[in-house]
Amino acid sequence: MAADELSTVDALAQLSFLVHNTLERRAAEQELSMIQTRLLGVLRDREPTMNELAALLELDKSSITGLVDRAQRRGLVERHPSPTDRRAVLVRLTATGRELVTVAAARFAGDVTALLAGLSATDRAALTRVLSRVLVSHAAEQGIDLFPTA
Amino acid sequence: MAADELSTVDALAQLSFLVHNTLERRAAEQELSMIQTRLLGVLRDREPTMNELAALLELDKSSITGLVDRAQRRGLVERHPSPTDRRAVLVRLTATGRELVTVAAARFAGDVTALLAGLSATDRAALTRVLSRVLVSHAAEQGIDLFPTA
DNA sequence: TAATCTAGTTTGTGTCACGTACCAAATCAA
DNA sequence: TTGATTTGGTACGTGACACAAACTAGATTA
Repeated sequence: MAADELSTVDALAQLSFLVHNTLERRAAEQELSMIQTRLLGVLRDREPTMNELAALLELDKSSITGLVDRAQRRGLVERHPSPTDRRAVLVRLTATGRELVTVAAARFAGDVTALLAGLSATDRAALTRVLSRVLVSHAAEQGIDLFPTA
Repeated sequence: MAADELSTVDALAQLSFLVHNTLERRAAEQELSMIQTRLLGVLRDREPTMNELAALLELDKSSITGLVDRAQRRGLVERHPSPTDRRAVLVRLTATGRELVTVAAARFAGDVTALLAGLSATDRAALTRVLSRVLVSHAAEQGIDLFPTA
């Protein structure tokens, strides 16, 4: 290892905290916690039941109740009855909620782009290629195909 | 962008969550929360006051009181009076605390190594080089030298 | 010495996690 | 069809953790 390089483990750990904190900061600008942000994030292209939300966010269903309660109180999401199952409740973004998550996501993307601004085009391409390889093979091990042909 | 590659922003975000979750899982094996783990982590090579801890972890000092309380109740850290300031309290790891954080850190390092196992030596070296460059230049922008000559 | 900082704790509020208990609707079995 | 079970969701209690404000004791300095 070169004297001016971090170990790979340290580098990945530090990068993880850096990206995580960046996202947290952008979320906080919209008065969103990390978990609220994840909630709004998954709702961008879905309208799940409470139960499905629990699976998506890997939380207990009783945690989802409070999470959705607080978001609903702020007018970010709304509950409405499932047309097919009278026990079930569907959750979807309101216009306000969509606005918030869109702004936060755009700013976060800008942060990441800025973080990589110092890299040469070659290095950036190499980074993307290697990271994609890592993520795709990790996803495959979990039985998830990141690029479904559907 | 190639059809089987994620965008750079997505790749970094996903990787960040993956690494973060890995660390969280290893911490949970020792019944440690993320923040408890960070506490034990910084105590590995320091014996700070409560106030210094607040700065290191970027938390309010009133949050530190409870954090150290809970860790102390579990026998992971201990408080002892500062020899130079009778108001101040120094916090240090117990043998039990050191054991826990050492095990978690080793397992986490193993996870990261496994995650990168599919890469060629060339790719792994490229990843480390590019990430180090990103982190070092980001730290420099914050006025932090990751490699002090001291 | 009096006025003022500083270190740390206490108290109160809010978010968010979990488990348990519970209700109502849906489904399965006899 | 009835009765039992499963499933979707909520209510409640507990605990970790964040913050702010008020407080105590010790240090500083004017």
